[in-house]
Amino acid sequence: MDSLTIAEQLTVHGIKPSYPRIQIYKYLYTKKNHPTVDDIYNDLIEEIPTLSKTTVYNTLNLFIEAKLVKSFNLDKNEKRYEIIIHDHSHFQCERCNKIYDIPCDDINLLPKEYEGFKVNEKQIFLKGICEECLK
Amino acid sequence: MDSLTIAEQLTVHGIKPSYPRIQIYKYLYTKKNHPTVDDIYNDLIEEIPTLSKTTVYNTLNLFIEAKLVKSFNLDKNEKRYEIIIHDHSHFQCERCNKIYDIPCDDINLLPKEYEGFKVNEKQIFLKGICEECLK
DNA sequence: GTCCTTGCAAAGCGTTTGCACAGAA
DNA sequence: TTCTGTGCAAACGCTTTGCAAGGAC
Repeated sequence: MDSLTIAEQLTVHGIKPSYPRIQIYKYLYTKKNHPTVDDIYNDLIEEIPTLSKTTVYNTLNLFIEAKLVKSFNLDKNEKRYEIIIHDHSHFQCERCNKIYDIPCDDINLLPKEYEGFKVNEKQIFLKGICEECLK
Repeated sequence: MDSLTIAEQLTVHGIKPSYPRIQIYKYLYTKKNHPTVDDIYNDLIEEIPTLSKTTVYNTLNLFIEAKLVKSFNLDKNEKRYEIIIHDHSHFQCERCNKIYDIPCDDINLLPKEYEGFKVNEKQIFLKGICEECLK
């Protein structure tokens, strides 16, 4: 967690570090899976018995506004969330459903004809079979 | 539309070419935008006054099963649909919201460490400002 | 006391399902 | 007649909103 505690990290971004917020951030930071709201809720409800999904939604949207977290959609109409780190693609295995983060740092995706376009954000989703499942 | 009519195209894929199905396919084929169900419904309701959204959903899911059409999610929880053609990325302008198709034929997105993975499908979403809006 | 976080309940919205009618073969 | 496409209405699932109670400062 760099040299800052999670609470400090949140404060720096103008977010008051309440207990649920810290736990949700820690969850995203340490698990590094790509959870849905349900995943987060179900995993944290043991530790925070009073937690509600509303709070999970509120908190995630707060994090998104602060650009700490981003959301994306796989094919289902259900958002997934992750801490914003370096650029990477997502590879979802069609067999085991695991989502892999694949580095994709300096790939230029714009052909010459589109040189005039300014890219602020890129998201790459791959589907197929992962190495494990191919064995 | 190649050498086949739309009706023939559907029949080849095992789909009985009813009037709504032909119109929906034609819509996707000729407009080449990336419509939501609402877009399709609102644009076709004039021509097919009895059309229902259920039929749009049914038809699109039928097309997807026949691998004629694919759906994808931008950030909103709302599916967009398009005819399956050659591989391409989507670039959405954050200013005018237009979605551009960007060719991305032979880009290899897997670094060496992931050589063992088999990619069946790739989806690339870019966001930024398009050339028009930058002027 | 004031401000803000939390969480229940309800609403909202995109999508799917149940089912009955109608039209095609 | 049998099969299948269509479309209304209801159900469903994820997300947001309204609002009131409780806590932090």
